[in-house]
Amino acid sequence: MGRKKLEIKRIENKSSRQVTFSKRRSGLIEKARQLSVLCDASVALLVVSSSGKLYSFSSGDNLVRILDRYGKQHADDLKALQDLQSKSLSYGSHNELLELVESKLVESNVGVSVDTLVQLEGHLETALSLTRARKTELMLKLVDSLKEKEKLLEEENKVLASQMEKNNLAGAEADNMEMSRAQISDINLPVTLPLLN
Amino acid sequence: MGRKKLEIKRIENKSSRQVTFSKRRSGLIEKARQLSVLCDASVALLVVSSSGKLYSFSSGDNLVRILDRYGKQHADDLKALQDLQSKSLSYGSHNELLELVESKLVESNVGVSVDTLVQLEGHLETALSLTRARKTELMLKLVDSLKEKEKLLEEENKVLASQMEKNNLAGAEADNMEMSRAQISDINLPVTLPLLN
DNA sequence: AACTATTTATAAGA
DNA sequence: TTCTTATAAATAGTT
Repeated sequence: MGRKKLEIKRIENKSSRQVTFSKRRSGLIEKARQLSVLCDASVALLVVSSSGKLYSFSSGDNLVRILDRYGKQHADDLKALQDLQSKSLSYGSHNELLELVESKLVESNVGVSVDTLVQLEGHLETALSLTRARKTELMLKLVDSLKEKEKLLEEENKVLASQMEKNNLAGAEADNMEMSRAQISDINLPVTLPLLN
Repeated sequence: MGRKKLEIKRIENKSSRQVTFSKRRSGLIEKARQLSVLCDASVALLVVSSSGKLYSFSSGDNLVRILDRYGKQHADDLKALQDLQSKSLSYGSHNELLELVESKLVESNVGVSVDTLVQLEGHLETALSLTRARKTELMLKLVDSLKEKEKLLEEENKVLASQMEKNNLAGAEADNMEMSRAQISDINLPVTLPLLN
């Protein structure tokens, strides 16, 4: 609806893309508002520019309050995540979490405060963080054991090298190197840890 | 944009409200699509009719995949979950998950069926699994690099051992072992991978 | 679902 | 950015 028909594909020129974004974004939000008013519908609209800025519209008080938290949420998210991860809170099983989520959702369907939803969001973050933390712990153990093995191999190398030197300087009867080899191969690592659950 | 100018207030006549809802809803969704394509923006749009039916649009594969599965049943979710888990699909940021969850909560707060809530439960499982999968992928890479290093060290051992044997059998002028040592120490692994995010 | 008279949105230009 | 304006698009009322 302008001087020329515009093909619907990514606008390559950066500045006209920016201008079009600005115009169409406000147009879209206005349309969303009109739809919600005219037809008594609930509408939530989120627009994030390629540069990361957030714009939103939502009908109804609850929607507004929740959606408008998006901006702040976005920024605070990383910090909150790190905090949660550093404390190793005990938390129930995955199933327990899902049960919690479900019960909260049932409540919210009946009509519960925004605060409750905020709490649920927090629980999900916690659960996610703890899940990550547990996985990390397991894999760090694996990594540690591999490093341990590496260390032993390096020591073996040193022993072998120094023995070679000795043999070169002295005579020629070195034979106890086979023992250290056997010791090394005793280290059997749990290479098939449950990595994929 | 019609035969008459329409005041923006609730349309009282039920059937024309229904018709207008249908027309404007599809128009709005198309506009949302265009904005996302033209300006390379992320857009999520949720519309709930006064009778409770949900319509949505979202740009980006991740959101689309999850949101557009709306109509399907919980039974499909588990299968989908397994599929997603076996393929190590890339998944958006933690924030994206939270946005999705929040969107779903917004919907449920507005008044949506229990089925929808059950679906959300499935979606959370999916999101959790994908998060796990990404972490696993990263750590498997670390493990692989450590195993690689281990392998090289073992080969070095073999070389040293066989050289010792040669030296013992033959004379006493072995000295090129220092070279293989130097080669090994060139392998610098990224031991400080981002394990804790 | 179509049609079409109008209104609205907006592309390009200033 | 903001405004202007020619033109494309959306849609209200009609069939």
